[in-house]
Amino acid sequence: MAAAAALMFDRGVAGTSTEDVRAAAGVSSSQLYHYFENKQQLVRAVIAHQTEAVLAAQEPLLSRLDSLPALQAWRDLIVDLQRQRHCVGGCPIGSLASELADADPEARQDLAAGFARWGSAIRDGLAAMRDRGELREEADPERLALATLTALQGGLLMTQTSRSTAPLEAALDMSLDAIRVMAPQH
Amino acid sequence: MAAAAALMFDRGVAGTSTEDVRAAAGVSSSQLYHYFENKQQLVRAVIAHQTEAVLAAQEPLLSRLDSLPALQAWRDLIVDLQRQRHCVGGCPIGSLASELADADPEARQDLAAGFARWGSAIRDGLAAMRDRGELREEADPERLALATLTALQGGLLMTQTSRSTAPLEAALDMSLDAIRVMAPQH
DNA sequence: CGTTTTCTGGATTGTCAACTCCAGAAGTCG
DNA sequence: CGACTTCTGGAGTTGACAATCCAGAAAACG
Repeated sequence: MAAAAALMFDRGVAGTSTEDVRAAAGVSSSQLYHYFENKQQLVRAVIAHQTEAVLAAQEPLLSRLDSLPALQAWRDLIVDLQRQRHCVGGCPIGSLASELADADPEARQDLAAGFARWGSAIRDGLAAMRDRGELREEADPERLALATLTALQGGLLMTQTSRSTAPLEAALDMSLDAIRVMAPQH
Repeated sequence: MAAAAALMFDRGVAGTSTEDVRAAAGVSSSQLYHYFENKQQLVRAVIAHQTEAVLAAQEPLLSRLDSLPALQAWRDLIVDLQRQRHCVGGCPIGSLASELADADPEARQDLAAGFARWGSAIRDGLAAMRDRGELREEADPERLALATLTALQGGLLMTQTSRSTAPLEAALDMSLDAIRVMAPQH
């Protein structure tokens, strides 16, 4: 399944055959169909796997996004990660979402749930800041988090297409500015 | 080719066979291969077609995004469009970008060029505002436009996945706020 | 230890995809 | 009108892909 996830990440779901997965994992096709009912179920397992992987890759920062420096560090981590990849490959979840959202309703729900978990992590940090008085009362953590995650997704897509981290940086910096503006001293 | 564009928009490039295109267009396969060297060239033609279609769909607003009300109207147009589609199908360019960026270098460049044209249109409006004194000198039209287009792309992807316009609205509103903040009276 | 269940390798099947071919129709041009 | 080029229909070829099948190897269990 890790083999499937890796292949589907850089060739897409449609571009990855069960034969490719079979070969990469060094198993026979009967094994594949013993553990996964069919390709669709394998894809759903890959979605679950990538969701965990993406969230884990942002730890320990992600669960402590409760200060401006932490947010900045998180932003830098993501930009660096894409730079290391030479802007090849977008977001493991986002790519799957784009390919599967309209084609596979169950996959769409899994992906939406993954995004929701991600967004919640960001929101919780912002909510903690607001509770601590580092953000004004009018600040809406839910909406700010949603806008930030959305900007991140767009940034990863545009970065992948243009082979430059500029869109990712512009979008994330705009998000962080939107959060900074909500600080009391502003 | 319009038939190909429509099919690829709602089934993806990989999910659309030349046979599907053939049938939808009501032509024979020899015609398809007479006018297009192979499927890849057909895809590139579809990219060009969709780029024009997307930019045209935003006119006349897009080429006059030089005031806050115009930007707001443009934002509303896009949100309404997605709502009419019941959040099915993302951005015709963005979807192709996600599917093809890493698989087809030539397609990637075409798509990047499409995004660049789109971004330029937004930037030109912002630059006009700055020249007219409606935005402060420190405002960076290029960067604001890039962040806005990026937020839009993320918004369309997240909206397609979650079947709600909330992410699109949150991201675009954040962009417009970032622009409003650059108005002189702020 | 013997029976039953689970697991595995590898060959196989049926389907569908991209692409080719050729014979003839339609259009072009002197 | 007649030679030539471009265009079109539809059958055909080739390869790849998802999925199946079955015989035998391991494990589990009483």
